[in-house]
Amino acid sequence: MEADRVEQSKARLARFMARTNRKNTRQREVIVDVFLTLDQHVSLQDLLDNVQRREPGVGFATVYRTMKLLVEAGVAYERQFAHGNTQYEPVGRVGEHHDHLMCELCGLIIEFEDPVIERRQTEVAEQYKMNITSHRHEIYGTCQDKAACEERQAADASG
Amino acid sequence: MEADRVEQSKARLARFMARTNRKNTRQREVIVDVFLTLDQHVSLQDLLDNVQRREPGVGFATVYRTMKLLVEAGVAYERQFAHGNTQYEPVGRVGEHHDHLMCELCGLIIEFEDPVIERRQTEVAEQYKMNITSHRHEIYGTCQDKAACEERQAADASG
DNA sequence: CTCAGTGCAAATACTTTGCAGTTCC
DNA sequence: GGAACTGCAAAGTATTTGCACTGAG
Repeated sequence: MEADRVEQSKARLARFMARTNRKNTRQREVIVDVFLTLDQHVSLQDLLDNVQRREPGVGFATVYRTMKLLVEAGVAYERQFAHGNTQYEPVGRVGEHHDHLMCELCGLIIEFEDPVIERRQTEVAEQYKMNITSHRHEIYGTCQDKAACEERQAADASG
Repeated sequence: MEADRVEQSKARLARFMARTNRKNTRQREVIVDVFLTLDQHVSLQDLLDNVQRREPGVGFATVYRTMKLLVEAGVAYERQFAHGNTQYEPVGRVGEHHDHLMCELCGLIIEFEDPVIERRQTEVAEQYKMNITSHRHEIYGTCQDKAACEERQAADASG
């Protein structure tokens, strides 16, 4: 459940902080709190705005450095979108270790995890002398069930 | 085959140029030529370097604007990698779906295509009743060859 | 001719870093 | 007290854009 995920990330982060000799500060606490309870990805600016609502005076650089920390600690993902639009999202948010299968028409997103692919990835990485830290795998296509697909498209358009 | 792909892209581009009232210039011709015959993705800077080898004096802005044109015309893909690393690659390049293996430290990008993963993807999609149109698969990690990796990081920092 | 294209250099838009003062342990 | 952290402002990067000049049609 949700709360677990947040707790788990906090625990993981705490271990990381201790291990790497970091200190706890009020600012970080707020940033981490705001960030982990997100159910959306955010840009640094978005995050800063949210944080300042709770703790005015926090600077951009602090949010920036804290997020680098979270990425390093493995509790945040950094994703690059077009035009210098970098966004962060909590690791472990629904669907974490899953790859995605997406319908380009109705927007349906199916999560999957395939052991054959997972294992093969490791082998490929090994072949190229790389150690894997994470991956992202998205398959785009269209639903075979036209009826259901169109129904979802209609629902989408109206909703 | 290769030549076909280049010809097809050129034809498509020509139609686009005519339709949108664009002119042909020596610079564009060189840029398009260099770009389309690539079998790798390139950054604007890489592309500029290659172009200048054949036509010195071409400016960055021209390459920039030409690439936007190619993307609009549908003959180039723009991909965002980490740290403001934008790369372009020809649409319809052999295989079309090349997956990527990336080093998070030095920025090395290796392309791979693995038949096992490719086949398995199709099976997974079938299992979920989807028809695949494309996919994106990126594996992030770090180089096992520390020396080479650090050298690239240094080159990156200085260059 | 005229309007799109070019090269340069300046302006953006983010990201990252240096520093002096502050806080945590 | 000392190392880590913070906020600010300056420095970097990568991308875009304004402009006067050039060249294609």
